[in-house]
This record gives sequence, structure tokens and C-alpha cells, in this order.
Amino acid sequence: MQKNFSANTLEYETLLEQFKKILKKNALKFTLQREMILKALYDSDGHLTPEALHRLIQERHPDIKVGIATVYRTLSLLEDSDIVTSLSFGAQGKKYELGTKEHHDHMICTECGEITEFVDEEIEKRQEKIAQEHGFLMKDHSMQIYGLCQNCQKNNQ
Amino acid sequence: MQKNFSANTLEYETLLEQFKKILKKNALKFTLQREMILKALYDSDGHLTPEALHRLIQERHPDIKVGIATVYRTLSLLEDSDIVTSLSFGAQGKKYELGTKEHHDHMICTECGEITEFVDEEIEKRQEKIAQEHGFLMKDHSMQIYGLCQNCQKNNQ
DNA sequence: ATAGAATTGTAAAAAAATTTCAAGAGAGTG
DNA sequence: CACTCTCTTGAAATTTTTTTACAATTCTAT
Repeated sequence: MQKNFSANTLEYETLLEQFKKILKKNALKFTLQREMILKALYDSDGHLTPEALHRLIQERHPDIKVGIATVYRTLSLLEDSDIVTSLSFGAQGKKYELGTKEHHDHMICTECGEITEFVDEEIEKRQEKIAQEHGFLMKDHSMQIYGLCQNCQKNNQ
Repeated sequence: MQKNFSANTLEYETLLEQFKKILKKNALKFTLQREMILKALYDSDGHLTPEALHRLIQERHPDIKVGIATVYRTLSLLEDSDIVTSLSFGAQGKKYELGTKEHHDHMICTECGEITEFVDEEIEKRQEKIAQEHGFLMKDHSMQIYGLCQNCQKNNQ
């Protein structure tokens, strides 16, 4: 599968180390399941529902059982640790993606749900400036553009 | 209840007409429930879960029964008609809001929850450009800046 | 007013997410 | 390595959220 263009900033090994560190710090354990889930998220293009992630892992490791509950549990854990973020647009359910990618924004097709990522330096800078103007200390931001992707524009005509 | 500052572009009456037109066009009926749901969305500051919306309507009209199923049904209808959009970030579930507001830009203080709204022409234009570059037909957008407002910056020192 | 079709609330069902619990596995200690 | 303590797991049960079925009701166009 094609890796998303918004390349992960971190090598997998680094990410794994980060995860392990957080686990240790909180007296939690590093398990095979947790690693498999992290790896699957890393390798995919993100935007996976818990169900889809579970399915993906089962396909990759038919020999090892991973319960759906563990997927949910691990996703919350990863979200609490700021390693993944969740988002949901339009009709489909909540999706998860690695939060360690280089920052990016989303363009969402309201028809088919396709999500495209993009980064625009100009907007990034401008946001910082707006925050400053309002005496606001910016910690994070998110932006979404809604509309119709090329395909759905055609199909709707 | 206080009206949101991000003023709706449309007067309620206009919005209602638009809704009625869509209904008629699709041989659907205009009902009291549908109107109540649209009105509640219009008056609120948006970002309501179906449950919350249902509760709100029940509070406003204790005399009239509106089933939760009808709320769900109407929300999908409104979403299909591009009158509302749904989105969800972080831990909480899916939320719905009117899709007819002119701008959706918020600056949110993660400490006290204060929401400041802003519009920035440069960003607006830039967004349009990005959409075009991706062959995307932009219908709407939203942007959030998270951080600390002036007050909370002080209090946190 | 009437008829025909869509809509509603209720309750049941399905889907999604969370919790319980006994068995199993990781990590630190010796 | 063995031991123990605690966390984690899968499975199943439970809860929560969303959708569906259906008979009664309401709307819209004559």
C-alpha cells in the first residue's frame, strides 16, 4: 500500500521507543498486542475505524488473537498519550490516526467520505499570527475543508 | 438562550424556506417535528449530539413528544440536504451543526473553554486555492485554534 | 373533506463501545 | 532463572448509540 504523503516524522523504531517510555512511566506493560496495533497504525495511511484496524491486524497475524476490546483499549491509551488522534467527519464513524505525523489538515469529501491530507505553510503561519493578535497562546489547531472530491463532482452531474 | 455570535448567514425564515423547498422537491413532508429540530439547531450554538438535541427539544416543548429516532432520521435528512454537517474531535461523540453559517473559525481555550470567533480573509482565500489545487469543490470549511486565552495564561503562571 | 403517501413514536434489533472477570503474560527482584 | 506482583488479555456480558419495523397518525394535494 502507498504510504500517505504526509510522511511520518518518526521512524517506527523511534515511535516505538516513545510508546515504551510512556508505558514505563505509567507502570504499564509493553505487550505484543499493543505493538501490533501501533505497527498497523504506522503502516496504514491512518484514518482507520477500530473495526477496520481490528480486521487489518487479524489479516496480518491470523495466528495471534487480538480481541476487539483490546483494540479499543489500546486506541484510548494511545489517544491519551497523544500518540494517536481521533476524528470523524460526515457519515462514517470515528477514525484514528497517528498523531505524530507532521502536522496536517484535512480535506473531506462530504459525498464519499474520502479524506485527503494537506499542509500549507502560509496557513500555518497565518494561524500563529491570528492567535498572537488575540493574545492567545496557540497549542494546537485543526482545519477542515469540506466539499466534493473530483470523482463525486463528476458523479453528481 | 443566547444566540451564537457566529451569526447565521440566513435568517431563520429563509433557512426554513430552503428546507421546505428541499422537502417539496423530494416529495417529503414538512412536519412539526422537523421544524422543531431545525429551529433547535438554529438557536443553539451548534455542536450538539443527537442525544443533546433531543433533550433540548424535550425541554423546550415538554408538551410535544419527539422520539429519538425522529431526531436521528431528521439529522440524516438535514445532512443529506447539506443543511447540517456533522463532525467530531477527540473523545466526544459525533456532533451536528448547521452548515449554513458563513464562517466556522474558532479559537478555543483548553483551560476555561472560552470560545472566540474570528475570520481571516487571507486564510479564507488560501483555503479556496488549496481546494482548487486538489481538484476539490469546496463547500465549507472549519478551523480551530486550541490554546490558552489571555486570562488562563496569567492564572497558570 | 378525502385519499394516498410519508412520518411518527414505540419497541425491537443491530451496531458500536465499554466493562467484568478469570486466566495469562510482562517486568522487577533476588 | 524462578518467583511474585500487577497489568493485560480475550470472551462474554453489558451498556450505549444508531437503525429498523410497523401500526397509527399527520401532511399534502386534490
